[in-house]
Amino acid sequence: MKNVNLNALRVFSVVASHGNLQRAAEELSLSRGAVSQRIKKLEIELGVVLLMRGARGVSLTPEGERCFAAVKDALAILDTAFASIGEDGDRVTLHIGSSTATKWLIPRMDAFKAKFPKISLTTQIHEQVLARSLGRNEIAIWPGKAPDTNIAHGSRRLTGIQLIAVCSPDFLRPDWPMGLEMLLTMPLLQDAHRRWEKLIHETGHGDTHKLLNFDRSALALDAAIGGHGVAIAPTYMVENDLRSKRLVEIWVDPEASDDGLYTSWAKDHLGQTRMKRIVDWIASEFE
Amino acid sequence: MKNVNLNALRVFSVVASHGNLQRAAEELSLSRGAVSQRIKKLEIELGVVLLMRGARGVSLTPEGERCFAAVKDALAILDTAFASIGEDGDRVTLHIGSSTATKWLIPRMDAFKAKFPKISLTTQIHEQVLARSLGRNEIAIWPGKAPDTNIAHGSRRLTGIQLIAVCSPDFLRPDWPMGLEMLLTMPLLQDAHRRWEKLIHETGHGDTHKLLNFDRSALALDAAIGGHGVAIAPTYMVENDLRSKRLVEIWVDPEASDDGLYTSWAKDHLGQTRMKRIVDWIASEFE
DNA sequence: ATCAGCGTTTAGAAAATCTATCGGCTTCGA
DNA sequence: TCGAAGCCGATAGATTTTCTAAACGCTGAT
Repeated sequence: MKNVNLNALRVFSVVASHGNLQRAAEELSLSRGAVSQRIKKLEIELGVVLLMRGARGVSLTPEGERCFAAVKDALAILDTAFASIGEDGDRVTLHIGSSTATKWLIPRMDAFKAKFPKISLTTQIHEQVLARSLGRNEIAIWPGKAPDTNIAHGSRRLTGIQLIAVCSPDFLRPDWPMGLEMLLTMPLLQDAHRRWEKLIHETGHGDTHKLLNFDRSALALDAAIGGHGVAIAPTYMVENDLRSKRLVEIWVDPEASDDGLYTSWAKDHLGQTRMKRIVDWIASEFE
Repeated sequence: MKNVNLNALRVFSVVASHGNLQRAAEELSLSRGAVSQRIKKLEIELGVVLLMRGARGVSLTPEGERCFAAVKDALAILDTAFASIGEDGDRVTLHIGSSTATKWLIPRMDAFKAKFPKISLTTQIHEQVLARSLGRNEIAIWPGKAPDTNIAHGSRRLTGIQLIAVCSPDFLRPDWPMGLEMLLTMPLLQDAHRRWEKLIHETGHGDTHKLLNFDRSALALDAAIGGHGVAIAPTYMVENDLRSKRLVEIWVDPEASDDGLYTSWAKDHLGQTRMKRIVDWIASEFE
């Protein structure tokens, strides 16, 4: 393409619409001198005369008509694309792990909808931390050792990670509280963190062959609810099932974790009170 | 429209094409800092992240993909318009599918140049029918069920679609002619139309697990030329390879298709004898 | 550990864009 | 015929945008 100043095309388009540089200047919040200069320069770049100038305004030359038609089409394409890009109205995307979605978010969907009735929440499930920067209207919730290091992001610690062992209330077991040694002799359900396996190796008790492995924490927890054994998971992931008495807590991992759960969002979009309110709501649900 | 700097869109388009800011900067004769700043400012204006940055270049975010698609279309319209504006131009743009370009047009390029020595042909590859109207000096070739319905376009049917099965002359196979049942037991190569798969399901013969799938007809045909199996494609796409004995015809699909191949052009440019002559030439190459 | 290749940031220079002002032209009504 | 209104163009200088050069940081390969 000729090295045409595309911004000048927009100016030309407005002029062509009005048939009057003065009115076009008003619409563009420019002086009519600026508009005149812009069109003149564009004509030089394209090598054609676009406008017939007169005492009662301007009209398009045949080349100007063709240019105007093309620019209209092109700007319409861009207009449509940009109207929807990043602006999905009142839509917010939450990037979250699948188990956190299942065990933390889903039980709070009604609470979310009640508090934010006009916000459409899109949940995007990820198995790893997002590699890319967050865009407008995107929030992420992730376990990690530190807040988000991406300087374009705001970040906030939601909670520490405290692992507890849970099972179905009907699950046959010795009385509470229970020692670890005894605990490890029971059917154990673990996720990818493999905490039970580590404890078995550390203590020399229990049997790794009796472990049931799941690639999602939520699946291990659902198996526990089903009475298949004892699962171990972070408190924030089980508290809803505890409250509903689908699970009971039978052991607390004494080993402190330096992991935490964090939320992050795109900093650029300052003053977006609804993003701030959503982040505040998420944080409040972890208090 | 958002008050987006349209010149920055051109910068973005070049970056998106290269997947590398440094190379884009070179093409644009800018420093890479200038390019980086431009994209950053554009992202702020649009309110979205367009690029995922990395140590080995950049890739597009979903929003970046959408932006790139729109910008490409918009710039193509402008490019085409400006290429001819003010010129009693000798340039013609042909919009065509990639496989039709590879298998029908490329083998005829010398014939075209011989017949139209002063016309510069620009080939623009598309995977779908163009949504927009054709401009001056634009011709399109498309498969479909009817002529172009755009009232601004002229249109003409080039040929019906007759599918035939082809393979390399060296490909081991039973003697010609071959029954369909036998044919379907062979390694089969198909494109997005999935004709082999349909035949397998219709007849109960053959094995869908032995199909090799390609997203371009030309790729399936090239695999057939390479001796990897039997491809099925429209006659107009294979006839050149048949003539050059790179492929042989081993079966004709008895099922008639109501699809045809059509060409269309912009009606507005009446009296353009050279457009008429090009359209006539295209049609003659299908007789 | 080092290097190459990538992107980002910043200060200041260069270029583009704009404003304010002056001027000219055409058309219309008195 | 003259004056007014409404239009566009040119120019000097102010303002803003864009760019360069340099420095820096990160990632991946060796």
